[in-house]
Amino acid sequence: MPSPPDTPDRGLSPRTTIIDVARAAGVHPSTVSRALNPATRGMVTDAVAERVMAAAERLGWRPSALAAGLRTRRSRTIGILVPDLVNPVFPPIVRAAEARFAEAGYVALVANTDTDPLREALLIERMAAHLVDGLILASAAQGSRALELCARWGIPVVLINRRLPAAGVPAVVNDDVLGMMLAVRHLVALGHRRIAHIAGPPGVSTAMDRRRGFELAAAEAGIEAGPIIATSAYTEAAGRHAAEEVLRGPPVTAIAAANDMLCLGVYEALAAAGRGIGRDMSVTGFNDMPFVDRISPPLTTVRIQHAAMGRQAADVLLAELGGAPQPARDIMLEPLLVVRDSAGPPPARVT
Amino acid sequence: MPSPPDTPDRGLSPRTTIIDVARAAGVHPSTVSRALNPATRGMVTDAVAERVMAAAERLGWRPSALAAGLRTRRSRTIGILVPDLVNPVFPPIVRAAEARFAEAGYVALVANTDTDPLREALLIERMAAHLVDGLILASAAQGSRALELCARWGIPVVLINRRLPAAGVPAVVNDDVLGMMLAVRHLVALGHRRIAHIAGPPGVSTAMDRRRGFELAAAEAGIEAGPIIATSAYTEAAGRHAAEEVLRGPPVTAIAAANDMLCLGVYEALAAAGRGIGRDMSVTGFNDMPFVDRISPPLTTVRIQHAAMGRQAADVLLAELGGAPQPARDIMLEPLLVVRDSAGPPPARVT
DNA sequence: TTGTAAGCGTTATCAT
DNA sequence: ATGATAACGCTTACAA
Repeated sequence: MPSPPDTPDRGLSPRTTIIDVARAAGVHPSTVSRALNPATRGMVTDAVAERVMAAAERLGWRPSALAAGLRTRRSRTIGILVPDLVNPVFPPIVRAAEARFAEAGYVALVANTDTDPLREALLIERMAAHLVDGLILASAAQGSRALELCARWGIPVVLINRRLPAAGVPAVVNDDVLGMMLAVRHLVALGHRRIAHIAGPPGVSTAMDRRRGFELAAAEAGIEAGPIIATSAYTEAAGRHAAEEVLRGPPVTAIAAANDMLCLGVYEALAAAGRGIGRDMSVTGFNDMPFVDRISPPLTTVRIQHAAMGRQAADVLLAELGGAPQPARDIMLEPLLVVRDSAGPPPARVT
Repeated sequence: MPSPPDTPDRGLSPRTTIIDVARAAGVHPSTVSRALNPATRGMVTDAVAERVMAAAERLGWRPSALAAGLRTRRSRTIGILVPDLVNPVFPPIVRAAEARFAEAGYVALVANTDTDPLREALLIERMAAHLVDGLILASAAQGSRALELCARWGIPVVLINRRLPAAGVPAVVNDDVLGMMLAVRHLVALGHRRIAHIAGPPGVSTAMDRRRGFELAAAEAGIEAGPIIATSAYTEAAGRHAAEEVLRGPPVTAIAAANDMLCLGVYEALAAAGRGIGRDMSVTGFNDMPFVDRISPPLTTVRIQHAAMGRQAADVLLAELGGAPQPARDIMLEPLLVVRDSAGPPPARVT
């Protein structure tokens, strides 16, 4: 027939396929497939492999991940879901994970959930449609249907940063309990006996664990676990309000906040109240997010191994994809106290 | 036959396909395809559509983007390449672009090039294998083979943040010339007559354009375009070295830096030299990156519309994918001077 | 409006 | 070690 039956032509010359390469190399397409795929190259003679690869190169052949994925049911694609890439906690994690996946030949689909369960579900659905081989979830919050969806579609998941106790999936997180204990121990060592805690939002493991660390450290030091103010979100405004509440309450000499962002608000409230930070009132944060070493005074805080977190999560997922079913346990990363100037000895007792 | 011919079974029940749905709904698979695809739903009776969708829902059918993509040669996937997601400039851009693409039904493959041309080429190749419908490049630097590769494979590209003059592809960038002029005009209005410029690395459009803005503004004000110190990278260390060089040179009362990161180094150098920032020496930055409002003194800088950049780049690419070939022109976004405390009037002349 | 059939590019399972 | 063949799941001219 003179006219082609199907013409989705976009002006592109028709793609070079392994069939073209086969013709050029004088072998069967299956042989080309074997020669071109590093994993099966061993099945063909070196001479043939050479010839095929030369032909492929000459014809400008490129693999079609789509066609291969359709056949193998694996896309060599990983989904990474974060609440908000603009939150400075996530870029280092995502970057490290992406790098690790790239090494292993995977590409990463990244999306922001905006902490919106509907959006999250939609994105997971879409990623499932793209046949992601696995999913990294940094947005885990209690009550999310995410894990349920993944389970339904058989998508392996690794949680990151936040864990979901008893969720049945592996998680790579910071040891938040220990981290907060480090901060409080530091304050205690400086001489503080009355310390307030500004806690994170409910239902989030980082908030719960850090709060527990606060209580444990207080018990350990034999001091009362001072006022604990819960916030509704890890935001500057929430931190400011909480600090104002602390100032209105029973006197304390230090505030251990669950998060650096909260500290920015704490700084504002203290400045407004005329309290010298690190002198009249000590403050510690959590995360060691970028630039908290440049604010005034530089923030004493707990550093999290963000990059290691992303890398390890990727490793766990890759291991699972490699056929080794992963135990649903939490991998804890060691936090590190970073001492700067926002926490000092308590002011001399006026009495 | 008792034994299935092909068993790539991973423990998953065999996927529900439109064929299963067709059987359940009592129609032909092609009808199912039409009913399930929003774009072609109009071709079938409402009643049939209802029936098909109900059956699909009941059977737990999910679309296979791979199969569809293989057929249509479009993956509904966009690649986004950034040098380094940890650089605070990029998250807002990527986030906004991703959001826009998501709205349009696309998913985003995000990767970090690390400013490594080889890595960049590898990633583009891999994205091509995944049949990305388009590419957003934030890593454009002179001498990169990226555009060449994309052109070879017919992948539409939009540059972002940095432009490549005469590259033949659309770019969405900040108006860097104007931005630097705003900064210098501000300094001039404050009374400065001898201003130094710390410029960005060579071959990068932001550096070249901001430098030109500096020169134009100086000419406009009838003052000499003071010492211009070129740096090798937008880093804190480079900024420190450059500032030290400025201090060693002919006296100036202000420094207009090409980038906020450089300013952090400038602050250090000035502090080390005992110069009061904003009093003995004024400083302006560029980008208004996160937290420069929290350093001491808060930085006067030029704000870039990062989010708008990402959104517009996405829009341009989507328009192109929609069939409207885009002109290869630069879309300039309006910068905004943000006045804080790092720039004040020059010190009274001692003479 | 719906059915028919061909094909997207690759890989897995045979058989040789 | 290589060849033949049949899928993978979906879309789309074309026919009815």
